Parts: sequence; structure tokens; C-alpha cells
Amino acid sequence: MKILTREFYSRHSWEVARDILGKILVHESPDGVTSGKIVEVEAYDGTIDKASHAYNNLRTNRTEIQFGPAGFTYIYLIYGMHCCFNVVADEIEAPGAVLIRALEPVDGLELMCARRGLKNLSHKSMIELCNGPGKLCSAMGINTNFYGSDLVNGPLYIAEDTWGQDTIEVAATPRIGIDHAGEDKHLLWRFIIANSPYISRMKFSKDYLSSSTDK
DNA sequence: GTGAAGATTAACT
DNA sequence: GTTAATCTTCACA
Repeated sequence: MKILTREFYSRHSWEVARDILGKILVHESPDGVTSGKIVEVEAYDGTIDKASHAYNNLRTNRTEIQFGPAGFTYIYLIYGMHCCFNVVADEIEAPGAVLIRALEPVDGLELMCARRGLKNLSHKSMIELCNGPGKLCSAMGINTNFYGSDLVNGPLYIAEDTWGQDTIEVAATPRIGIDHAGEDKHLLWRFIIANSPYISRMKFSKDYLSSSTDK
């Protein structure tokens, strides 16, 4: 396992989003280690993207971290009850972020279940453990206290599995839950591993299938 | 200071 | 398919 470098994150958010598919998100917490393969992400670019919290370079207390160096976490509370976990992308002064929307659980399944308040680990519950941005934060033990933590040096990090190099089929689709973003809601900035059962929304047009890429 | 909306989820009908 | 839960953030006064 090789931890992703600052350079990996210091690119346009949609490049980081596309390339982060198939990587492993790891949290080494006092309660134990949990990890999962990233199977669904979305890119946000504050300079041009109406769906971004930092649209029009809007610099507030909340978005401040996006204007710093890449590879740090951007985390916020949504609907008063769920956390969303993002990775800061792009260069300093260029606000970009990648929302991690779903994981395929890899390690620490029992701990994930406990954090999610699930009793038994059926096949169904395994799929539903991390198939949504709020769910994966809960399962991984991520909360707003992790805002601004460094993914290059920390108990929370993303690594590349240097072992088996599977080929993954990537699809680029419109993003979820951003109808307020005007014409930018049509941008194909949601990237998924097309044949994964662990993504949050299974339905997507075959038109969105792009070429297979190496992990 | 006030108010409206939200990158969601689970539990309903 | 519809709706409640729940509270931070941001725009505006």
C-alpha cells in the first residue's frame, strides 16, 4: 500500500476524482482500523462551478480550506445530521474538492456496523454500509472534527493498492442532489466504477460509460 | 439578528 | 413516491 502524495491531489478536481476511483480510504482510529475502496466520487470546482460551495471563489470560514494546498479534508454537516467527506484538490488559491460518495468495505466491517448501529452483517447490510456520503462518514468514524486534517500525514489517509491491478470500468454521470446549480447540473463530474454494486445510485444511462482504465 | 436552504437518510404510504 | 429529522452556513437587514 502506497499513500497518495500531495502531488496526486494537486491537480484539477475532475482529474483527481477520476483517478481516485479504486483507491483505498483508511482510518486508523483508537477503536480500530476501517478501510474501503472508493467506488463513487464527484468533482467540484469553485472557480467555474455553480454547484460548488466555493462558487465564484466564495471564500468563507467553511470553504477556506479549499483555498489552501491540496490533500487536506473538507468536511461539512448537511441537513443538520450527516457529514460529507471531501478531499481538497487543485493548487493553492484555486478552490477544488472531490466528494467521496461511496465505498466498498474492505477492513473493519464489524466496527463499521457498530458505528452505523447495525446488528448483523448480512449481504444486504454489507452493501448498504457505505453506499452514500453520509453513510460512509458514519461507518468510517469521520466527523466535522476532521475538517482540515492532512491526508498525506495522518490517521486518515488514502492509499493505492499496489498488489492486484484490476481493470475498472469508469462511468461519468451527472452529479446527485444539485438541481439548484443551473446549467452546471448537467456536467458529467460524478465518476463511478460502473460494475460495482456498492455505488449509491444504481441507475445510470449506458451512454455515460466511458473507456475502461487501469486502476 | 433573522430566515431559508441544503453535495442526505430512513421510515413511511 | 413522500416526508420528517435537525442545525450549520450564508445572505441580508
